[in-house]
Amino acid sequence: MAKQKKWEDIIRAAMDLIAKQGFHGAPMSMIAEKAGVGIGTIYRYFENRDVLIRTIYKENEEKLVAFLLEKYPYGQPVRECFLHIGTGAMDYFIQNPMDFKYSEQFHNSPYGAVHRRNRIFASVGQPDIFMELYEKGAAQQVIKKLPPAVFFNLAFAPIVWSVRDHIQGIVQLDGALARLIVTSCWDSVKI
Amino acid sequence: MAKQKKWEDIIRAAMDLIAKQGFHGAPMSMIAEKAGVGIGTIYRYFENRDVLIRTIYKENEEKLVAFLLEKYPYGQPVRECFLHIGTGAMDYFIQNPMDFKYSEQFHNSPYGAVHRRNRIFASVGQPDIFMELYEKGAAQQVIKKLPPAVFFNLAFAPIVWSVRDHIQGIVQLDGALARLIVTSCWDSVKI
Amino acid sequence: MAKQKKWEDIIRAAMDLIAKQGFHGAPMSMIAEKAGVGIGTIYRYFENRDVLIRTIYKENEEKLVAFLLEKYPYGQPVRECFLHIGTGAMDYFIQNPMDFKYSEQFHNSPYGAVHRRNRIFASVGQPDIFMELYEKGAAQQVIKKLPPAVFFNLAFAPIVWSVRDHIQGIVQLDGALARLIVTSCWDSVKI
Amino acid sequence: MAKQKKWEDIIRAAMDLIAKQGFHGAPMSMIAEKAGVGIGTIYRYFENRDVLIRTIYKENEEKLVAFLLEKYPYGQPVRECFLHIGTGAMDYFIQNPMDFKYSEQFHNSPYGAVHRRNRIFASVGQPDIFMELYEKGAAQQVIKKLPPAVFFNLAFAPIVWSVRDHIQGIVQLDGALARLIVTSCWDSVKI
DNA sequence: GATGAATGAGCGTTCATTCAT
DNA sequence: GATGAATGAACGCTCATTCAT
Repeated sequence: MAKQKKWEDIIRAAMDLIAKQGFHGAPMSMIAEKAGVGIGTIYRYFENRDVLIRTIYKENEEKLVAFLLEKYPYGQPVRECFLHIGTGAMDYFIQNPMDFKYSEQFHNSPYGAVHRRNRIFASVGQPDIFMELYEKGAAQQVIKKLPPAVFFNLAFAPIVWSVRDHIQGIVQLDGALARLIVTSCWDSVKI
Repeated sequence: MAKQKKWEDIIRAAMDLIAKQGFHGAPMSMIAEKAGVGIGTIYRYFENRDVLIRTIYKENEEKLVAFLLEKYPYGQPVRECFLHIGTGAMDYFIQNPMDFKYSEQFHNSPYGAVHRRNRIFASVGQPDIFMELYEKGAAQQVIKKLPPAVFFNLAFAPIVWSVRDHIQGIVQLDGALARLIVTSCWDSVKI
Repeated sequence: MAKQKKWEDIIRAAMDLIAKQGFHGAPMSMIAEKAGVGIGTIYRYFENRDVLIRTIYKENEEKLVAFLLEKYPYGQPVRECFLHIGTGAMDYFIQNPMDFKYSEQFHNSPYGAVHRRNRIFASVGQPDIFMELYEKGAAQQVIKKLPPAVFFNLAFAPIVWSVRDHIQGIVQLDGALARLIVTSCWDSVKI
Repeated sequence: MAKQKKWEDIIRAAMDLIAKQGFHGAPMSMIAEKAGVGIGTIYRYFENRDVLIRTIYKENEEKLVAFLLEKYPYGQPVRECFLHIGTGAMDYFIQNPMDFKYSEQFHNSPYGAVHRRNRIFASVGQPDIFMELYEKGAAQQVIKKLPPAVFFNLAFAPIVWSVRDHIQGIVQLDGALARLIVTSCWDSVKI
């Protein structure tokens, strides 16, 4: 629908600009120009700057969750599921570096304060596959006894940092190295 | 030296403000007021805002390195040294949450872009204990074959994220849990 | 006529909004919404915002004049006519506080500048009952020798201000007090 | 003092602009330009636009009160005092038409809403000469039995409106006519 | 005729930096 | 050396008006 066209143009322009230059480097006027619309037009689609920024984040999150759930190995062993999420997230972000960079900007800003309390994969109305994984792993005693937040950190912090380094050109992640990182994360949480 | 006095006042005021309220919540005028100096005075000690911010970061880094080197177990096995750095860093940041928060603000901002390319422990004119560790571990074949950056991420990302969660009140880190996290990180990099 | 319907809806919506919230609180979009028409539709009926605002004023003025002329005591003594106009205007505005408030907003704004030069009762194509009154009073030497504008001010300024106070709840005007005010005005202009 | 210089420049520029063109016709940028200062400078002297506008009003009010009290006929009959205030106010505003116009703009705006509830001559820390007059007149039974607000309206509304007409060139007020207006106002309130 | 999406000039305000004292 | 008054570019946002449908 033509209606969505400008909405998407604005989202894309804003995401790009914020991902590349941070929130400071993306004033509304610049977003409008890049999106090819008037400044006022942005405010027809988004109540204000904050809403725009939060909407982009939600969109990105939903796309990632959808991607991860697409081929999710339901019913398979905990390790299998863990590797799926880890490698899936790495693949996704490497394919969509703007999404990753935007997410980084978002989380380290006043906007991200609320979200940090939630799990990255927890989305409204959907089962939280990550918490499921944690509970199943704990029940089957295949993972160490850790608070969920710590489990999450051990499992994903190295992945996120490595993706960041890859996008910044500090390391070159290929499939083998990505898999090695994810299995190493597994090594840190498995019993 | 009286000269140093104001220099330190400014550093401390700026670090506190930025740690607590972010870069946005710390305009030069507010820093000056909190430091008890005139606005213009800041510019006598620091060329501009960027220089001030980067100087604070470097200062913090050096203090951390000094702390870690204080009781560094030179000559001990790689694992020993690894655990020293990991638990030391956690202790340090838990004791100095302002330093940690400042660091977080710094890294996720245009200022942090350059520094991300360097290792956190690489400091001018000092031996880089972390790179030493990596090389020794690799030579002795006690750690996996990984690019240094990835090794660093596996080793420290969960620590940093866990400290962040602790400071934000999401988890409660005590000595035992801290040690468990560090040994888990070791599990992920050891062969 | 259907054409008139929307015209009136717009007039009423705009008058209400402006009376209650002032010109600032009545953007065209809000007027359109309250009137139940599209924004663009307003511009089919009124060339622009200024024309709309001036048209409302003229409408209100005509309604007031019509009300005052309805039972006008033609041929009666000057004092009689004076009291009719004074008490009539007070009654009218107390019954129609929106008209009054709109008028107040209008007069104290760039829009009112032109109109202040005209007499409130002077309307195109109608006999100006007020000027008639003034001339008759002067000819019969029952009122002081004053410029018409001053006569008008002595006669009506206290009425307008008192109605304003009444609408704002500062005084409570009943029939007796209203009549007392009007006769007091007469006291100030009579010889 | 040089300090006051810019403060006064800003006050004067803002008052002039607002008096002549209304609040809409006096954006901060225009005030700054007319005052010969940078936009930011205004905010060193006044917290924000509202404070500037209210400060100007208070300044004007104080100047008027001071003028009226200067030769106030303390102890003289009520009528004497009444005439002093009435003719004094007229003289003052005719001499200072910008003050008058500013006051008009102020009173008919959101800013004036609060002030309308107070008497124009009531100022903090000073005896309210007008209320005194009202009470003395009532006690001595030389004025009609009226609510204070109505008394005020009968006494001053014609004066204010006539000054406005004079400033707008609709009438020419000389000393004799001014006095005639004030005595006419007295006629309307005296028993 | 009726609509409302699109526009951008213009608003009030902030704050890093300068420079006369 | 120390100061802080002065600056103005830049920000987020509003709203009267237009014009393609």
